[in-house]
Amino acid sequence: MAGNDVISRRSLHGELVDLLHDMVLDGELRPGDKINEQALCVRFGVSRTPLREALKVLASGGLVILAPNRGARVARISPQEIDQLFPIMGALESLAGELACQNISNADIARIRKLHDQMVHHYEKKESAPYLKLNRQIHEAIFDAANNAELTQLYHTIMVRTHAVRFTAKKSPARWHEAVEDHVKIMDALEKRDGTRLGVLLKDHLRHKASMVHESLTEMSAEAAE
Amino acid sequence: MAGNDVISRRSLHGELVDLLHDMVLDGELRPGDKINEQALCVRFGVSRTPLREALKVLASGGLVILAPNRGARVARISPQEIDQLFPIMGALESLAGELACQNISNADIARIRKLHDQMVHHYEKKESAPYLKLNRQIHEAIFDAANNAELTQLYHTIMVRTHAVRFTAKKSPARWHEAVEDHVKIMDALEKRDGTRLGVLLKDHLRHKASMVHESLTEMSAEAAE
DNA sequence: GCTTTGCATTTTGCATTCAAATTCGGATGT
DNA sequence: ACATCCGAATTTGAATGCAAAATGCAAAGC
Repeated sequence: MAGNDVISRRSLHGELVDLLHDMVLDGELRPGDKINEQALCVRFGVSRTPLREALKVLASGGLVILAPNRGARVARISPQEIDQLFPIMGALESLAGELACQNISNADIARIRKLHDQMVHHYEKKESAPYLKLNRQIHEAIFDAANNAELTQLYHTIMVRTHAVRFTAKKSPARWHEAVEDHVKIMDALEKRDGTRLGVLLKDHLRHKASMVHESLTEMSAEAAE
Repeated sequence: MAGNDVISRRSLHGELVDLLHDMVLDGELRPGDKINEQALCVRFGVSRTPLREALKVLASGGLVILAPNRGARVARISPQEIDQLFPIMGALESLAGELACQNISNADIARIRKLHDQMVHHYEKKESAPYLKLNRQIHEAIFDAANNAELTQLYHTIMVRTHAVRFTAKKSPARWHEAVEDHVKIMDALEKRDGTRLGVLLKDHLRHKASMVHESLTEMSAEAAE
């Protein structure tokens, strides 16, 4: 979707969608935060019209909540939403895995294997940040291999909605181990191009992730008062 | 103090999103049609601002295409998009089927059985319109039983994008027969609450549907010049 | 005859403006 | 002291205004 033609003639509201998007992802705007139109307008040097258009778009994607006459807030994510969204992400990743197995080249498998080995290496050294980065790259690579832009974009919009878990989710050692084990199996199925199995594994992997996040989220919400 | 929603205080742009949505679904706005802002403004008696907001939202959902400085058009659907979207719908319906089997009551199964039998009856009489209506109701009922609002909504937005096929798609007798056979199996799996099998069947069903639409779409685009 | 050029009209993108709703602070009454 | 009410200030929702871009069309050039 980064379709920049030679002459990048993007619209202002489009830029703003990305900008706000990034602000939410970077944690500059936290879930539940009020979004002050005027403040953002002066910050970005635009008028309210395009900003409001961007907010409507983000709201339709579920990233912000618009309360009539009360303005916009960054959406919070509830345990119920986690329960609903993760199975969806599971289904989509599962599909991505199946499709990837149909298309992927040996070179791309080798590339993912490399990412995988590096990731495991970081796991063994308990280096969380580079682990997470490689993890993301692996999943991205699978989606790339699936060669279905609509699928990739859809997955991305949903995943963004779960961004909030980053502020709470902390992998327990057991969960982390589980995740790595999942990935070993995933890598194996991918190398065998066993799409069906890869699909199941990815769905399971997401289910584990959901459990992890759900645990961590309920536990956190217990101690964090509003 | 949360229950003030008795008075539906919807925003204008929200109304317009639905309105335009319906216009596209009803075929009043056909794929490829230019959307004239001013004309719609006078028609709905609103100013351009909320209308434009609505267009941005619809564009983010893929139902309309915005070309910078060139306005909005109702999105066309290409065979490639069909190829990308139908597997996604398949994955989502498959998930819906699996979830439905976990939750569904006997009463709901009986209700769906009734719809199914009616639908088959209409198939035998080759009554296309009531067949399609019952078909839709069955799929809706499965999503309802899945009890995942996010999933239902997501499916709906994607399905809407494929609305265009209504103008071209014509079931061949063979394809129609295939679809009914799929449904017989689907009904069976549902009554046995065999989620895994139902999931596979629904995925297959969508794959068949995709083939059908794809055939019909390429064939039509061959004879229809721009 | 066909394409290209220049200009008027229309359409689009965004800023500004205005009215309605909400929020906040303090005064009032119990 | 506490809750309630009132009004100013802020904030939101939508209409209007205005400049830039695109479109349509007629005349000029090849």
